[in-house]
Parts: sequence; structure tokens; C-alpha cells
Amino acid sequence: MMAYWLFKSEPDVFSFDDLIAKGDKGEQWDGVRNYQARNNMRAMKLGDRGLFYHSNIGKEVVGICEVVALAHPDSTADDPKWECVDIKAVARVVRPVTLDDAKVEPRLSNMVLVNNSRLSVQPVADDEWDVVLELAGGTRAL
DNA sequence: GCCAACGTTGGC
DNA sequence: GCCAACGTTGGC
Repeated sequence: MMAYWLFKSEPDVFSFDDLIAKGDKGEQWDGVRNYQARNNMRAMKLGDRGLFYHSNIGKEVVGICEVVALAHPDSTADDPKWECVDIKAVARVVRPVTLDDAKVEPRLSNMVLVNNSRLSVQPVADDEWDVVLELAGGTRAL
């Protein structure tokens, strides 16, 4: 049974377009040094889907990604306790869903994005996922 | 660029 | 094991 997540990235460091450029192999989601975020990645299964969110610039969900490798040690960390999954880009959203959109949508009032803006890898509830995609007007192929 | 919120570190 | 100090994130 598929779970949903949200991956946050500063687009001037690593954007959704950068992930698209990595192709089907995707890219390891390295650099996470937060236990909650790491634990979320440990809980991910192959095929789980995620919202790709641009923080700071845009502050919006711009695309959908998929987990293509289970959690493994982060090659950029000196300590093997830091793990990460690999993700690849799957689709763009038709219309980006901004943080403001999420804040004013009552059905998203419990969303982690709205309530804990600092967590960089977050779980997304099934119904929240549906609402976000509805606000996005669906997805389109890459 | 500021600062609030949060997480981590380290002294006690 | 508490908590003050510090560092980082990310919205504004």
C-alpha cells in the first residue's frame, strides 16, 4: 500500500528541473541531517510517491516524484546513521500549489507543510494528497 | 536581511 | 536528565 510524502528543496540549490535532468535513475536525496526526516525516509517503500516542494523561492509544490531506492547510507555524510532514499521525477503539476494555497484550504489545515514548515521530508496523508492534486489541476507528463 | 521556531549540543 | 546556548531553516 502506497504512502505519500513531501520533499522540500531550495530550487536555487536543487530544483525539480534538476531532478528531471537526472532521468529514470533519479538521485539520492542526500544532505538530510534531521532525525525525523531521516526516519520518514527509512519508512519509505519503492514506488511511494512524493510532492516536490520549492522552499524559499516559489514556496510551492511543482511536481511529483517517486521512490526508486530504499533508504541507504548517505554518501555525503561522515556518519552512516544518516540515510537517504533515491527519488526520480514522475510528472509536473498543471498549476503549482503555493504555501498560501495550502494555508487557506481548510482540508489542508493539518498538513505538516502548514504546521511544521521546518521539516524537510514530511508524510502526506492520502486525503491531503488528493486535495493538493485537485488544487494543482492534476499532472502532466514530463 | 530579520527573526521565530525548532533541533542539537554540551555543561552541570 | 535538565536546560541554556547555539545553529539552522524557512517564511516574511
